[in-house]
Amino acid sequence: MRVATWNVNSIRTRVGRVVDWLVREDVDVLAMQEIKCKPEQFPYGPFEDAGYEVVLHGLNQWNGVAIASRLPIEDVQIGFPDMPGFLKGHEGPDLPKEARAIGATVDGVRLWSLYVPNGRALDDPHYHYKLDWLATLAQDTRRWLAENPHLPLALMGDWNVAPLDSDVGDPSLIPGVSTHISPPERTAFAAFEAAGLTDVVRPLVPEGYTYWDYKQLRFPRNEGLRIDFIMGSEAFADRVAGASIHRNERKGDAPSDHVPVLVDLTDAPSDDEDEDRPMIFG
DNA sequence: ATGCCAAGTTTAACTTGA
Repeated sequence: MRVATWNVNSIRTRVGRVVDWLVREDVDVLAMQEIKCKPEQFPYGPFEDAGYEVVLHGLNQWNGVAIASRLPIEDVQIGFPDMPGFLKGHEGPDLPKEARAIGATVDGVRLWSLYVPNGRALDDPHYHYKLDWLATLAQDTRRWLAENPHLPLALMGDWNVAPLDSDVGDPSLIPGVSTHISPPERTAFAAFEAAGLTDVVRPLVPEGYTYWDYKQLRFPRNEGLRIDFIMGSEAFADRVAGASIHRNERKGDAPSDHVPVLVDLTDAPSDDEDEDRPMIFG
């Protein structure tokens, strides 16, 4: 099963490119972020014509996440438990929730499409929202894996964090000033590794960015960021047979500022092939 | 300090974005 994530930056603008890529790359499941539309505005037609079912969560012109799949989609979940909300100029525990997370199960694999809040600035309330949002998701991840240690789980999306200095090629990001590279954000990201997830792409694709700003010739100069990740549980990571970052999708007419990230999964192991558990004969 | 680009809506000037 081929599974990918892509911040499409408006699906209505990008639907042709996205579906062409899905078909060309033989992708089974795509997690999308920043679809920037409500359900009634989503361009289902081209996806259905290509054989994809789509589930989505979109509230307005901002954010919005979706999962498209050629295989049956089960157990769709909008948001994760206790996900924080945000409303500019307001504080408190009961702010409206944004369209930043959708989960679904495909062929026994639990998948999430995630659009982590940007943070905006280190002294902005949005930054604290970002850290709270990540901490809550990490807590839920710990619980999901505690309840089911063998669950093939992947959190896929635009994390808006560059975990390593080598993930930062954009010179406008300044240590101590900019979001995406601050120690608290990197600590919040590392909590997912402590929860039992690993970046399943980096071992296979150690180099490369996934985002380049539209401004300042960032792509021609290759001044990008690596901020789109597929974080898999042990049972997921054990099935990853290949990975790729599709840099060419930043080229040509009307690209998104992000490119797709893809992994190839082997089939689920049958019980008698599972070496982690004792085999019982007779 | 500002615009650099691109998306949305409020279609003209605003917000958002990383």
